[in-house]
Amino acid sequence: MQEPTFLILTALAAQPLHGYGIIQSVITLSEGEVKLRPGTLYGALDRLAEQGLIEVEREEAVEGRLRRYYRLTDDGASALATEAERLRRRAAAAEAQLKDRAVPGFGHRAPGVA
Amino acid sequence: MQEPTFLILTALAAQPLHGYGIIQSVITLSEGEVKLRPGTLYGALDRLAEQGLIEVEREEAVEGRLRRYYRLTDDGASALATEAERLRRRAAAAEAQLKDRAVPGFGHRAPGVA
DNA sequence: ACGTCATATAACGTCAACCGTACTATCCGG
DNA sequence: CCGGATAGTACGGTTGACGTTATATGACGT
Repeated sequence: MQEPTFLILTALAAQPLHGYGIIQSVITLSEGEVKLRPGTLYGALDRLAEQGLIEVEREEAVEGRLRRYYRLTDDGASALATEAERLRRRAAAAEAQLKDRAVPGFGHRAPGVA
Repeated sequence: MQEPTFLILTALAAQPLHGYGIIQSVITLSEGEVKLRPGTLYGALDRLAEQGLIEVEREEAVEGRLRRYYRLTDDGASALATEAERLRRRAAAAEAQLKDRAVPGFGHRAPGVA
């Protein structure tokens, strides 16, 4: 699962949102790092709905414009939880390996050995 | 950055490895979840070397077979550290949002409000 | 009145990256 | 002699994200 997809699921985890609301939420959640483009968002939304991770909650017509609200399904929630867990383990593994990084000019032994 | 790429950098963080060694290391680091295929590995290796995140440390000929050892550069190490940090924040955001998840049959108020 | 921005979705085409598979080659064990 | 582990190369396919453009309306400024 890619970052944009992960962040869309994250945005929908707390409450149902429509497309544009997801874009705003993702900006907040990613601390401004990720600004979804329409092409990325609606493509991902279609894929996620097909996979059953999200579903259309309702369609609202506000001032002539259609608002389609998406909701995370139970499958989507558990997929997101699994993925979050995976990310934490990957980050921990990387940080552990970096700690073992060979220090230049330091005779190297097995890690953790004095 | 994708998962295979991240795991390759992780594998190289502790010490230089050759292609096949990276495959083995990634299996261990990912607890058996990720088994790199040659196409994925060598493609990623070329890309990472081009970006300056890894470099060839040395080439060894062992019993007629070439072994190319790759090493993480300083740039690569900081890119990996940055990415690990990002993963931890993404995981934390997802878990926080999931905690706010609307419980069906529970009148919902602002999160954290009694 | 007109332009522009924010809201809101759809529909392109493109590209990077990963994936599977097959191929080459050597050494070892059965 | 064959299969499996080791080690790397080559190639084609698919997915998913990306950028851009089009469409539509309301609000705001000039």
